[in-house]
Amino acid sequence: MDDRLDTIFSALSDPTRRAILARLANGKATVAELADPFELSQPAISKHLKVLEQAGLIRSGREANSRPRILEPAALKTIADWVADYRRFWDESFDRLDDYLSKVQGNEND
Amino acid sequence: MDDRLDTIFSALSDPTRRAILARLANGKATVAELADPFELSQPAISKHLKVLEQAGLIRSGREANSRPRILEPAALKTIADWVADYRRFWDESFDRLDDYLSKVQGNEND
DNA sequence: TAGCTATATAGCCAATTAGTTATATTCTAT
DNA sequence: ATAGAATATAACTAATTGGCTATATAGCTA
Repeated sequence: MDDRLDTIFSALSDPTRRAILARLANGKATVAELADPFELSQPAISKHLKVLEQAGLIRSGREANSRPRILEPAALKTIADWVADYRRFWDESFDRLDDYLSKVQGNEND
Repeated sequence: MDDRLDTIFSALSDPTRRAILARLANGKATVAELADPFELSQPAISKHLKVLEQAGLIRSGREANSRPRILEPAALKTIADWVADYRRFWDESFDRLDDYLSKVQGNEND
């Protein structure tokens, strides 16, 4: 699991890659579409996509001639879960609120 | 802000540095204390601490002969806020729940 | 089959990183 | 003032990274 965190955090440490994720939050996109906003070569974008895919942040599809990418949320949740362990340090009401929510959420999901 | 995210994510991509943060979650610690669990040289630890400090994840104190480090939660919150934008992708009930919580939390804080 | 489009891979280079050992700095205590 | 303890900095090295250009691969279309 430590390895997975390494890879995910590392993938997220690049602004180009985060921008690609943000784009994919609007739905799947081809490599060409993802490359368009940047002044980088196509191979550079392909490399970034490979890094994102190896981190499990995106997946590749197959559609006619192109290989559209889609967001893979699980890896992002891994990060969210990791950072949530520190939430009490910035959110003083965390403990009270967290207890409360676990009950509330149970009801909500019925 | 993009720069800050780069630096924070990059700092978090190393398991030694995450372990140091986990240790600091239990309270302040000296460099020697932080170095103790690892088979790394003291300068290596000092380097990791510098990376964490430049990312704003920790701060250095001053106490007699030593320079104890403490956790700095704001940088972690920055990450939590960033990843929260993607929460709807893994948590289907996010929208409903989020609306609900904003009311609940308001009451809680009274 | 030939050519076009979309994407991936290879090979190269410069910058960055994570580690090392050796040394410097800064307090504390004698 | 001197010695020791805690930590930082310097100088070096090997590995990794992010970019490039050139080229290969795969599918579509004529």
